[in-house]
Amino acid sequence: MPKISNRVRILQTSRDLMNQSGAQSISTNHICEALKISPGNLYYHFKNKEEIVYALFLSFKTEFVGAFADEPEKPVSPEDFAGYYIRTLDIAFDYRFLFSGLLALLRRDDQLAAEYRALQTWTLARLSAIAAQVAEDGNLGGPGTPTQYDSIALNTWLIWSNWVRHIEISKGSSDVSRSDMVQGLHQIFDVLSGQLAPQFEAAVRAHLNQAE
Amino acid sequence: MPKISNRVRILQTSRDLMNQSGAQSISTNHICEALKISPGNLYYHFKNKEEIVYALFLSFKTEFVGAFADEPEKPVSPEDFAGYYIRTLDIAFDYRFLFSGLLALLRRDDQLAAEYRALQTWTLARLSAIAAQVAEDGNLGGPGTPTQYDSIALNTWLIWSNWVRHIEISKGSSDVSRSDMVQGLHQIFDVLSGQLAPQFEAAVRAHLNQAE
DNA sequence: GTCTATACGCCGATAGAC
DNA sequence: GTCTATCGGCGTATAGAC
Repeated sequence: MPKISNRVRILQTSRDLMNQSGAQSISTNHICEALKISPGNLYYHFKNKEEIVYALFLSFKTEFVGAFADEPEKPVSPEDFAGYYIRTLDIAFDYRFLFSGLLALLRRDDQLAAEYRALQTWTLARLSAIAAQVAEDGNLGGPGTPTQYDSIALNTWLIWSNWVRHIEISKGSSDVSRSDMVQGLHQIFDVLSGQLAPQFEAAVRAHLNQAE
Repeated sequence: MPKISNRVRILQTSRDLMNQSGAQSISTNHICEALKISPGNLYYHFKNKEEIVYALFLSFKTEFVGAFADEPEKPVSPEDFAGYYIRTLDIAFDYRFLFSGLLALLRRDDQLAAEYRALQTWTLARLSAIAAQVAEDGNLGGPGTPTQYDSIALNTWLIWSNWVRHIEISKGSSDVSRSDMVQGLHQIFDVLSGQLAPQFEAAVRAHLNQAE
Protein backbone atom coordinates (compact mmCIF):
# COMPACT_ATOMS: atom_id res chain seq x y z
CA MET A 1 0.00 0.00 0.00
CA PRO A 2 1.97 2.93 -1.33
CA LYS A 3 1.96 6.19 0.54
CA ILE A 4 1.28 9.34 -1.36
CA SER A 5 4.58 10.35 -2.87
CA ASN A 6 6.11 13.69 -2.09
CA ARG A 7 5.93 14.51 -5.75
CA VAL A 8 2.15 14.32 -5.64
CA ARG A 9 1.99 16.19 -2.35
CA ILE A 10 4.12 18.97 -3.80
CA LEU A 11 1.73 19.30 -6.72
CA GLN A 12 -1.35 19.32 -4.52
CA THR A 13 0.03 21.87 -2.12
CA SER A 14 1.41 24.07 -4.88
CA ARG A 15 -1.97 24.21 -6.52
CA ASP A 16 -3.71 25.10 -3.29
CA LEU A 17 -1.25 27.81 -2.38
CA MET A 18 -1.18 29.27 -5.87
CA ASN A 19 -4.95 29.34 -6.12
CA GLN A 20 -5.04 31.17 -2.84
CA SER A 21 -2.30 33.74 -3.36
CA GLY A 22 -1.31 33.66 -7.01
CA ALA A 23 1.32 31.52 -8.67
CA GLN A 24 3.83 34.24 -8.73
CA SER A 25 3.82 35.11 -5.06
CA ILE A 26 4.35 31.50 -4.02
CA SER A 27 8.02 30.56 -3.80
CA THR A 28 9.50 27.11 -3.61
CA ASN A 29 10.32 27.93 0.00
CA HIS A 30 6.65 28.54 0.76
CA ILE A 31 5.76 25.19 -0.71
CA CYS A 32 8.47 23.43 1.31
CA GLU A 33 7.44 25.14 4.49
CA ALA A 34 3.78 24.21 4.02
CA LEU A 35 4.77 20.60 3.49
CA LYS A 36 7.48 20.55 6.17
CA ILE A 37 10.00 19.26 3.68
CA SER A 38 13.40 20.61 2.69
CA PRO A 39 14.24 22.59 -0.45
CA GLY A 40 16.57 19.79 -1.50
CA ASN A 41 13.66 17.40 -1.36
CA LEU A 42 11.52 19.56 -3.60
CA TYR A 43 14.33 20.02 -6.10
CA TYR A 44 14.86 16.30 -6.18
CA HIS A 45 11.36 15.89 -7.58
CA PHE A 46 11.24 18.96 -9.81
CA LYS A 47 14.00 20.65 -11.74
CA ASN A 48 12.54 24.08 -11.01
CA LYS A 49 9.36 25.96 -10.26
CA GLU A 50 8.25 26.13 -13.88
CA GLU A 51 8.22 22.37 -13.99
CA ILE A 52 5.72 22.33 -11.15
CA VAL A 53 3.45 24.78 -12.94
CA TYR A 54 3.82 22.87 -16.15
CA ALA A 55 2.89 19.57 -14.51
CA LEU A 56 -0.20 21.22 -13.06
CA PHE A 57 -1.09 22.59 -16.47
CA LEU A 58 -0.94 19.09 -17.92
CA SER A 59 -3.36 17.87 -15.25
CA PHE A 60 -5.66 20.73 -16.06
CA LYS A 61 -5.45 19.99 -19.76
CA THR A 62 -6.31 16.33 -19.25
CA GLU A 63 -9.34 17.12 -17.13
CA PHE A 64 -10.44 19.91 -19.44
CA VAL A 65 -10.24 17.92 -22.64
CA GLY A 66 -11.94 15.03 -20.90
CA ALA A 67 -14.88 17.25 -20.07
CA PHE A 68 -15.52 17.61 -23.80
CA ALA A 69 -15.26 13.88 -24.49
CA ASP A 70 -18.41 13.29 -26.44
CA GLU A 71 -19.55 12.28 -29.84
CA PRO A 72 -19.90 15.59 -31.66
CA GLU A 73 -21.98 14.02 -34.40
CA LYS A 74 -25.23 13.53 -32.60
CA PRO A 75 -27.74 16.26 -31.84
CA VAL A 76 -26.60 18.31 -28.85
CA SER A 77 -29.14 18.08 -26.07
CA PRO A 78 -29.67 20.98 -23.64
CA GLU A 79 -28.12 18.75 -21.00
CA ASP A 80 -25.01 18.18 -23.13
CA PHE A 81 -24.75 21.84 -23.92
CA ALA A 82 -25.08 22.99 -20.33
CA GLY A 83 -22.84 20.15 -19.22
CA TYR A 84 -19.86 21.29 -21.26
CA TYR A 85 -19.86 24.63 -19.52
CA ILE A 86 -20.70 23.38 -16.06
CA ARG A 87 -17.95 20.79 -16.02
CA THR A 88 -15.27 22.94 -17.58
CA LEU A 89 -15.98 25.94 -15.38
CA ASP A 90 -15.61 23.70 -12.34
CA ILE A 91 -12.22 22.60 -13.63
CA ALA A 92 -11.20 26.17 -14.35
CA PHE A 93 -12.03 26.97 -10.76
CA ASP A 94 -9.82 24.17 -9.46
CA TYR A 95 -6.89 25.53 -11.47
CA ARG A 96 -7.78 29.20 -11.26
CA PHE A 97 -4.17 30.23 -10.55
CA LEU A 98 -3.47 29.39 -14.20
CA PHE A 99 -5.91 31.99 -15.44
CA SER A 100 -5.33 34.62 -12.78
CA GLY A 101 -1.70 35.13 -13.67
CA LEU A 102 -1.72 33.62 -17.11
CA LEU A 103 0.30 36.15 -19.04
CA ALA A 104 3.09 36.20 -16.46
CA LEU A 105 3.27 32.41 -16.53
CA LEU A 106 3.37 32.26 -20.33
CA ARG A 107 6.10 34.88 -20.48
CA ARG A 108 8.30 32.77 -18.25
CA ASP A 109 7.89 29.45 -20.02
CA ASP A 110 7.83 29.14 -23.79
CA GLN A 111 6.74 25.54 -23.73
CA LEU A 112 3.78 26.32 -21.50
CA ALA A 113 2.90 29.24 -23.76
CA ALA A 114 2.89 27.07 -26.85
CA GLU A 115 0.77 24.40 -25.23
CA TYR A 116 -1.69 26.85 -23.78
CA ARG A 117 -2.18 28.45 -27.17
CA ALA A 118 -2.70 25.07 -28.78
CA LEU A 119 -5.30 24.22 -26.19
CA GLN A 120 -7.07 27.51 -26.75
CA THR A 121 -7.13 26.94 -30.50
CA TRP A 122 -8.48 23.44 -30.00
CA THR A 123 -11.16 24.69 -27.64
CA LEU A 124 -12.30 27.46 -29.95
CA ALA A 125 -12.65 25.00 -32.81
CA ARG A 126 -14.55 22.64 -30.53
CA LEU A 127 -16.91 25.37 -29.34
CA SER A 128 -17.47 26.50 -32.90
CA ALA A 129 -18.27 22.95 -33.99
CA ILE A 130 -20.73 22.59 -31.13
CA ALA A 131 -22.42 25.84 -32.10
CA ALA A 132 -22.65 24.63 -35.68
CA GLN A 133 -24.20 21.37 -34.50
CA VAL A 134 -26.73 23.18 -32.32
CA ALA A 135 -27.63 25.30 -35.35
CA GLU A 136 -27.97 22.20 -37.47
CA ASP A 137 -30.30 20.78 -34.84
CA GLY A 138 -32.44 23.86 -35.42
CA ASN A 139 -31.77 25.32 -31.98
CA LEU A 140 -29.57 28.26 -32.91
CA GLY A 141 -30.46 31.28 -35.05
CA GLY A 142 -30.98 31.15 -38.76
CA PRO A 143 -28.64 29.47 -41.23
CA GLY A 144 -25.43 30.96 -39.95
CA THR A 145 -22.08 31.19 -41.64
CA PRO A 146 -19.05 29.52 -40.07
CA THR A 147 -17.73 32.95 -39.22
CA GLN A 148 -20.65 33.57 -36.92
CA TYR A 149 -20.00 30.35 -35.12
CA ASP A 150 -16.39 31.33 -34.62
CA SER A 151 -17.48 34.64 -33.17
CA ILE A 152 -19.90 32.95 -30.80
CA ALA A 153 -17.17 30.54 -29.79
CA LEU A 154 -14.72 33.35 -29.08
CA ASN A 155 -17.20 35.40 -27.10
CA THR A 156 -18.17 32.52 -24.88
CA TRP A 157 -14.51 31.55 -24.49
CA LEU A 158 -13.56 35.07 -23.43
CA ILE A 159 -16.23 35.10 -20.77
CA TRP A 160 -15.52 31.53 -19.71
CA SER A 161 -11.76 31.95 -19.42
CA ASN A 162 -12.00 35.22 -17.52
CA TRP A 163 -14.93 34.56 -15.25
CA VAL A 164 -13.11 33.26 -12.17
CA ARG A 165 -10.58 36.05 -12.51
CA HIS A 166 -13.42 38.54 -12.79
CA ILE A 167 -14.92 37.27 -9.56
CA GLU A 168 -11.58 37.40 -7.76
CA ILE A 169 -11.07 40.97 -8.96
CA SER A 170 -14.57 42.07 -8.05
CA LYS A 171 -14.69 40.56 -4.60
CA GLY A 172 -11.90 41.47 -2.28
CA SER A 173 -11.05 37.98 -1.19
CA SER A 174 -10.46 34.80 -3.13
CA ASP A 175 -13.36 32.88 -1.62
CA VAL A 176 -15.31 32.16 -4.76
CA SER A 177 -18.60 30.38 -4.18
CA ARG A 178 -20.54 27.89 -6.18
CA SER A 179 -23.24 30.46 -6.88
CA ASP A 180 -20.61 32.82 -8.29
CA MET A 181 -19.79 30.10 -10.77
CA VAL A 182 -23.42 29.47 -11.71
CA GLN A 183 -23.83 33.19 -12.28
CA GLY A 184 -20.95 32.96 -14.73
CA LEU A 185 -22.71 30.19 -16.58
CA HIS A 186 -25.82 32.32 -16.96
CA GLN A 187 -23.63 35.18 -18.11
CA ILE A 188 -22.20 32.99 -20.85
CA PHE A 189 -25.65 32.03 -22.04
CA ASP A 190 -26.77 35.64 -21.98
CA VAL A 191 -24.41 36.08 -24.93
CA LEU A 192 -26.46 33.56 -26.85
CA SER A 193 -29.77 34.93 -25.68
CA GLY A 194 -31.99 35.80 -28.60
CA GLN A 195 -30.08 33.45 -30.87
CA LEU A 196 -30.97 30.20 -29.14
CA ALA A 197 -34.36 28.66 -29.70
CA PRO A 198 -36.48 29.67 -26.68
CA GLN A 199 -37.39 26.20 -25.51
CA PHE A 200 -33.77 25.04 -25.92
CA GLU A 201 -32.46 27.99 -23.93
CA ALA A 202 -35.04 27.42 -21.19
CA ALA A 203 -33.96 23.81 -20.89
CA VAL A 204 -30.31 24.80 -20.71
CA ARG A 205 -31.02 27.35 -17.97
CA ALA A 206 -32.93 24.75 -16.02
CA HIS A 207 -29.88 22.52 -16.02
CA LEU A 208 -27.68 25.37 -14.83
CA ASN A 209 -29.96 25.99 -11.89
CA GLN A 210 -29.82 22.34 -10.96
CA ALA A 211 -26.07 22.69 -10.78
CA GLU A 212 -26.36 25.19 -7.99
CA MET B 1 10.93 76.90 -19.87
CA PRO B 2 10.79 73.98 -17.48
CA LYS B 3 12.44 70.73 -18.43
CA ILE B 4 10.48 67.54 -18.08
CA SER B 5 10.83 66.54 -14.47
CA ASN B 6 12.33 63.20 -13.56
CA ARG B 7 9.07 62.35 -11.88
CA VAL B 8 7.29 62.51 -15.21
CA ARG B 9 10.07 60.68 -17.00
CA ILE B 10 9.91 57.90 -14.43
CA LEU B 11 6.19 57.51 -15.04
CA GLN B 12 6.55 57.48 -18.81
CA THR B 13 9.38 54.98 -18.80
CA SER B 14 7.70 52.77 -16.22
CA ARG B 15 4.59 52.58 -18.34
CA ASP B 16 6.54 51.70 -21.45
CA LEU B 17 8.57 49.02 -19.77
CA MET B 18 5.60 47.53 -17.94
CA ASN B 19 3.51 47.43 -21.09
CA GLN B 20 6.32 45.61 -22.80
CA SER B 21 7.28 43.06 -20.16
CA GLY B 22 4.60 43.13 -17.48
CA ALA B 23 4.46 45.27 -14.37
CA GLN B 24 5.72 42.58 -12.17
CA SER B 25 8.88 41.75 -13.99
CA ILE B 26 9.99 45.38 -14.08
CA SER B 27 12.02 46.33 -11.03
CA THR B 28 12.88 49.81 -9.85
CA ASN B 29 16.44 49.01 -10.93
CA HIS B 30 15.27 48.39 -14.48
CA ILE B 31 13.51 51.72 -14.53
CA CYS B 32 16.57 53.51 -13.20
CA GLU B 33 18.82 51.83 -15.68
CA ALA B 34 16.59 52.71 -18.62
CA LEU B 35 16.57 56.35 -17.51
CA LYS B 36 20.24 56.45 -16.50
CA ILE B 37 19.34 57.73 -13.08
CA SER B 38 20.19 56.39 -9.64
CA PRO B 39 17.92 54.38 -7.34
CA GLY B 40 18.15 57.18 -4.81
CA ASN B 41 16.78 59.55 -7.38
CA LEU B 42 13.80 57.36 -8.11
CA TYR B 43 13.05 56.90 -4.44
CA TYR B 44 13.21 60.62 -3.92
CA HIS B 45 10.23 60.99 -6.27
CA PHE B 46 8.27 57.90 -5.25
CA LYS B 47 8.00 56.18 -1.91
CA ASN B 48 7.95 52.76 -3.54
CA LYS B 49 7.03 50.88 -6.66
CA GLU B 50 3.35 50.67 -5.81
CA GLU B 51 3.18 54.44 -5.77
CA ILE B 52 4.38 54.48 -9.38
CA VAL B 53 1.74 52.01 -10.45
CA TYR B 54 -0.88 53.89 -8.51
CA ALA B 55 0.04 57.18 -10.16
CA LEU B 56 -0.23 55.53 -13.55
CA PHE B 57 -3.62 54.12 -12.62
CA LEU B 58 -4.84 57.61 -11.78
CA SER B 59 -3.76 58.82 -15.21
CA PHE B 60 -5.57 55.93 -16.79
CA LYS B 61 -8.68 56.63 -14.77
CA THR B 62 -8.73 60.27 -15.79
CA GLU B 63 -8.38 59.48 -19.46
CA PHE B 64 -10.89 56.66 -19.27
CA VAL B 65 -13.59 58.60 -17.51
CA GLY B 66 -12.97 61.50 -19.88
CA ALA B 67 -13.69 59.24 -22.82
CA PHE B 68 -17.23 58.86 -21.52
CA ALA B 69 -17.75 62.57 -20.98
CA ASP B 70 -21.03 63.09 -22.76
CA GLU B 71 -24.56 64.03 -22.07
CA PRO B 72 -26.22 60.68 -21.40
CA GLU B 73 -29.68 62.16 -21.86
CA LYS B 74 -29.77 62.66 -25.58
CA PRO B 75 -30.31 59.92 -28.13
CA VAL B 76 -27.12 57.92 -28.61
CA SER B 77 -25.96 58.14 -32.21
CA PRO B 78 -24.08 55.27 -33.84
CA GLU B 79 -21.06 57.54 -33.84
CA ASP B 80 -21.37 58.15 -30.09
CA PHE B 81 -21.86 54.48 -29.43
CA ALA B 82 -18.88 53.36 -31.50
CA GLY B 83 -16.87 56.26 -30.14
CA TYR B 84 -17.14 55.13 -26.53
CA TYR B 85 -15.58 51.80 -27.37
CA ILE B 86 -13.00 53.08 -29.84
CA ARG B 87 -11.66 55.71 -27.48
CA THR B 88 -11.64 53.59 -24.37
CA LEU B 89 -10.02 50.60 -26.04
CA ASP B 90 -7.24 52.87 -27.25
CA ILE B 91 -6.70 54.00 -23.68
CA ALA B 92 -6.76 50.44 -22.41
CA PHE B 93 -4.05 49.66 -24.91
CA ASP B 94 -1.87 52.49 -23.66
CA TYR B 95 -2.14 51.15 -20.12
CA ARG B 96 -2.35 47.48 -20.97
CA PHE B 97 0.08 46.48 -18.20
CA LEU B 98 -2.72 47.31 -15.77
CA PHE B 99 -4.98 44.65 -17.25
CA SER B 100 -2.36 42.07 -18.07
CA GLY B 101 -1.33 41.57 -14.47
CA LEU B 102 -4.33 43.07 -12.77
CA LEU B 103 -4.96 40.55 -10.04
CA ALA B 104 -1.34 40.56 -8.91
CA LEU B 105 -1.36 44.34 -8.75
CA LEU B 106 -4.59 44.47 -6.77
CA ARG B 107 -3.33 41.89 -4.31
CA ARG B 108 -0.33 44.04 -3.51
CA ASP B 109 -2.12 47.32 -3.02
CA ASP B 110 -5.42 47.61 -1.20
CA GLN B 111 -5.96 51.19 -2.19
CA LEU B 112 -5.49 50.40 -5.86
CA ALA B 113 -7.85 47.45 -5.49
CA ALA B 114 -10.57 49.59 -3.97
CA GLU B 115 -10.25 52.25 -6.63
CA TYR B 116 -10.19 49.78 -9.47
CA ARG B 117 -13.35 48.16 -8.20
CA ALA B 118 -15.04 51.50 -7.86
CA LEU B 119 -14.12 52.36 -11.42
CA GLN B 120 -15.44 49.03 -12.64
CA THR B 121 -18.72 49.57 -10.83
CA TRP B 122 -19.02 53.05 -12.28
CA THR B 123 -18.29 51.80 -15.78
CA LEU B 124 -20.81 48.99 -15.60
CA ALA B 125 -23.49 51.44 -14.50
CA ARG B 126 -22.51 53.76 -17.29
CA LEU B 127 -22.61 51.01 -19.91
CA SER B 128 -25.96 49.84 -18.62
CA ALA B 129 -27.36 53.37 -18.81
CA ILE B 130 -26.10 53.71 -22.36
CA ALA B 131 -27.74 50.43 -23.32
CA ALA B 132 -30.99 51.62 -21.75
CA GLN B 133 -30.78 54.85 -23.70
CA VAL B 134 -30.12 53.02 -26.97
CA ALA B 135 -33.15 50.87 -26.23
CA GLU B 136 -35.23 53.94 -25.50
CA ASP B 137 -34.12 55.35 -28.84
CA GLY B 138 -35.62 52.23 -30.40
CA ASN B 139 -32.29 50.81 -31.49
CA LEU B 140 -31.97 47.91 -29.09
CA GLY B 141 -34.22 44.84 -28.79
CA GLY B 142 -37.72 44.95 -27.40
CA PRO B 143 -38.72 46.62 -24.15
CA GLY B 144 -35.99 45.17 -21.96
CA THR B 145 -35.79 44.99 -18.22
CA PRO B 146 -32.91 46.73 -16.41
CA THR B 147 -31.47 43.32 -15.65
CA GLN B 148 -30.93 42.68 -19.34
CA TYR B 149 -29.10 45.95 -19.69
CA ASP B 150 -26.86 45.00 -16.80
CA SER B 151 -26.08 41.71 -18.44
CA ILE B 152 -25.25 43.37 -21.73
CA ALA B 153 -23.06 45.84 -19.88
CA LEU B 154 -21.19 43.07 -18.08
CA ASN B 155 -20.66 41.00 -21.21
CA THR B 156 -19.28 43.90 -23.19
CA TRP B 157 -17.14 44.90 -20.21
CA LEU B 158 -15.68 41.41 -19.88
CA ILE B 159 -14.70 41.36 -23.52
CA TRP B 160 -13.49 44.95 -23.47
CA SER B 161 -11.35 44.59 -20.34
CA ASN B 162 -9.78 41.33 -21.47
CA TRP B 163 -9.27 41.98 -25.14
CA VAL B 164 -5.72 43.32 -25.10
CA ARG B 165 -4.71 40.56 -22.72
CA HIS B 166 -6.33 38.02 -25.02
CA ILE B 167 -4.29 39.31 -27.95
CA GLU B 168 -1.07 39.23 -25.94
CA ILE B 169 -1.82 35.67 -24.87
CA SER B 170 -2.74 34.53 -28.35
CA LYS B 171 0.17 36.05 -30.19
CA GLY B 172 3.57 35.20 -28.87
CA SER B 173 4.89 38.71 -28.70
CA SER B 174 3.45 41.89 -27.27
CA ASP B 175 3.29 43.77 -30.55
CA VAL B 176 -0.41 44.45 -30.70
CA SER B 177 -1.56 46.19 -33.84
CA ARG B 178 -4.29 48.64 -34.55
CA SER B 179 -6.19 46.02 -36.53
CA ASP B 180 -6.08 43.69 -33.52
CA MET B 181 -7.87 46.40 -31.60
CA VAL B 182 -10.49 46.97 -34.29
CA GLN B 183 -11.12 43.25 -34.33
CA GLY B 184 -11.82 43.50 -30.63
CA LEU B 185 -14.36 46.23 -31.25
CA HIS B 186 -16.19 44.05 -33.74
CA GLN B 187 -16.06 41.21 -31.25
CA ILE B 188 -17.76 43.40 -28.67
CA PHE B 189 -20.52 44.29 -31.07
CA ASP B 190 -20.97 40.67 -32.05
CA VAL B 191 -22.34 40.22 -28.54
CA LEU B 192 -25.07 42.68 -29.38
CA SER B 193 -25.68 41.30 -32.82
CA GLY B 194 -29.31 40.36 -33.27
CA GLN B 195 -30.36 42.71 -30.51
CA LEU B 196 -29.35 45.97 -32.16
CA ALA B 197 -31.55 47.46 -34.85
CA PRO B 198 -29.95 46.44 -38.17
CA GLN B 199 -29.44 49.92 -39.58
CA PHE B 200 -28.04 51.11 -36.25
CA GLU B 201 -25.60 48.21 -36.06
CA ALA B 202 -24.52 48.77 -39.66
CA ALA B 203 -23.79 52.40 -38.92
CA VAL B 204 -21.79 51.46 -35.83
CA ARG B 205 -19.74 48.92 -37.79
CA ALA B 206 -19.02 51.51 -40.44
CA HIS B 207 -17.56 53.81 -37.81
CA LEU B 208 -15.38 50.98 -36.49
CA ASN B 209 -13.95 50.36 -39.92
CA GLN B 210 -13.13 54.03 -40.30
CA ALA B 211 -11.09 53.73 -37.11
CA GLU B 212 -8.81 51.21 -38.73
C1' DG C 1 17.46 66.82 -6.74
C1' DT C 2 20.75 63.63 -7.67
C1' DC C 3 24.46 60.82 -6.64
C1' DT C 4 27.30 56.63 -4.42
C1' DA C 5 27.29 53.04 -1.50
C1' DT C 6 25.23 49.76 0.93
C1' DA C 7 22.02 46.98 4.10
C1' DC C 8 18.87 43.43 4.19
C1' DG C 9 15.94 39.86 2.81
C1' DC C 10 14.23 36.47 -0.17
C1' DC C 11 14.42 33.48 -3.97
C1' DG C 12 16.02 29.81 -6.95
C1' DA C 13 19.10 26.36 -7.04
C1' DT C 14 23.00 23.09 -5.79
C1' DA C 15 26.51 20.18 -3.05
C1' DG C 16 27.14 16.64 -0.36
C1' DA C 17 26.07 13.89 3.95
C1' DC C 18 22.86 10.46 5.47
C1' DG D 1 14.58 10.14 -1.04
C1' DT D 2 15.46 13.37 2.23
C1' DC D 3 18.18 16.27 4.89
C1' DT D 4 21.47 20.45 6.18
C1' DA D 5 24.00 24.06 4.65
C1' DT D 6 25.04 27.38 1.66
C1' DC D 7 25.98 30.24 -2.69
C1' DG D 8 25.02 33.81 -5.96
C1' DG D 9 21.80 36.98 -7.60
C1' DC D 10 18.41 40.28 -7.49
C1' DG D 11 14.92 43.37 -5.56
C1' DT D 12 13.47 47.04 -2.32
C1' DA D 13 14.73 50.59 0.16
C1' DT D 14 17.72 53.86 2.92
C1' DA D 15 21.82 56.82 4.55
C1' DG D 16 24.44 60.38 3.73
C1' DA D 17 27.61 63.15 0.64
C1' DC D 18 27.28 66.58 -2.96
